[in-house]
Amino acid sequence: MARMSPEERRAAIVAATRAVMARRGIAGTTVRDVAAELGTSSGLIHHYYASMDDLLAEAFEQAARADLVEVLEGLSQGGNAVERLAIFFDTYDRGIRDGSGDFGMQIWLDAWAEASRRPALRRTSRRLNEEWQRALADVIGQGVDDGVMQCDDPDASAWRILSLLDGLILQVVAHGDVLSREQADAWSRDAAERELRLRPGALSRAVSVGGG
Amino acid sequence: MARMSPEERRAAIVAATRAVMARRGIAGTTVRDVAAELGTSSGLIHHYYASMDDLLAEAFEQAARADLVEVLEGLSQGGNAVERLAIFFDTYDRGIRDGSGDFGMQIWLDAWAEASRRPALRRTSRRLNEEWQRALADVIGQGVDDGVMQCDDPDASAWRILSLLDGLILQVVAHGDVLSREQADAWSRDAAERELRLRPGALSRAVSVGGG
DNA sequence: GACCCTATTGCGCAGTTGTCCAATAGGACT
DNA sequence: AGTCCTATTGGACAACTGCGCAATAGGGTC
Repeated sequence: MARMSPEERRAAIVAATRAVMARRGIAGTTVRDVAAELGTSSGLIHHYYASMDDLLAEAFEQAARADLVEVLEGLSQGGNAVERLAIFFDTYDRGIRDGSGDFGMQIWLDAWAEASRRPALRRTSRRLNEEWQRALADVIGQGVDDGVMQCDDPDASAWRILSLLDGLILQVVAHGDVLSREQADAWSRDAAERELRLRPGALSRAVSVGGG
Repeated sequence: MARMSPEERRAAIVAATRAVMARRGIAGTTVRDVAAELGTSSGLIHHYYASMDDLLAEAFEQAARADLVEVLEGLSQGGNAVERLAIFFDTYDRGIRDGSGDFGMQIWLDAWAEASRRPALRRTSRRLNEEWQRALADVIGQGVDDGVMQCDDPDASAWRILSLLDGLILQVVAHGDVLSREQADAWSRDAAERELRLRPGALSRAVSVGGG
């Protein structure tokens, strides 16, 4: 295949890995699959990535970070705490649950399950998870400071809300037809309103564009 | 190894499979692992189970149902709605999160991740999931009827609480040291109290034995 | 003890997988 | 054109996996 600079090649390898991952899941992504997608030999992959674990972690990191960055950008636009929290949920739903990128929800389940077997993937998954938590806890902290939200421990509330979001992903992916995405979206907002002592509907009403 | 009747042998094979699954996860359970655990040859397993998929599905079903049955038995002892809800959380924590049985939390992640690819496993997983939901919704319905709990939709509240429990399993298993089991246990109760408009501490105080 | 049924063995097979490495080829510079 | 660096090749390798089969051994019955 055509020669590339190391930077270009590494990027191409990760892109191909993401494509295969989206199709076959993390556990089903092999060196040979990536090589075929890339149109090169399998040896080339190991010339740039020491192990398959490293490559999978890198590909997962890039794909997952895209969603996180989208949320962080939304939050950085400012506004009051309730508006920002509504933006958080909106962007989360669009980016992750609707799978706007190359990244289906299934990948999250794979990442969580594989984390126990692949050290690099576990580290990546945990780091991203903590960034999500920090972003959400920040918004909650603002709301508490402004007196529009009530909770004893913004960190704990953020963990609870994130755990619920993860659990809802689970329900939607693994048990499909018993829970629709729309229901999951609405329920997560309801639970957040209750968790933070907001008035019912505060989160869904705060965003008027595009919604219902 | 000692000769056994087909029924005994099948039961022994499933028991050994459950033991290995608890240690290595579903994806990490191989024929040879089970044979070693059982103390027999690997050929014997295939003499009783047509495929490894069948064996894994059977073992998962039995192990998962054991936890559900434990909770159902606890609930059947009666009591008022708050007491029964406390029993639900207690038994859940002990059975699933503490892994008092042979059933590690990792198995749930594996099962959920594999559900999209393995039809038999998906059916089993979804059926059990619905039974969990029904059990919890039943308790909540009782609480609403008795006027000690408030929620618009017991079914939806049950789904939310179960999703949170699933999400917390996720956090504990996949991201280990950022969230302890004790915290997860306490947070799930806090969230349930908020979801059902119980007074704070109602669930943790309802059980005095063993707790703190 | 001889017989027979079958539970059990243990190795072989074909297919994976990740990893490694000597050989090759592409392209920039003299 | 010749030289050299390195990106790339493609197959070998060992360790796996699920699976199948001819051979074996264990324990009842006569």
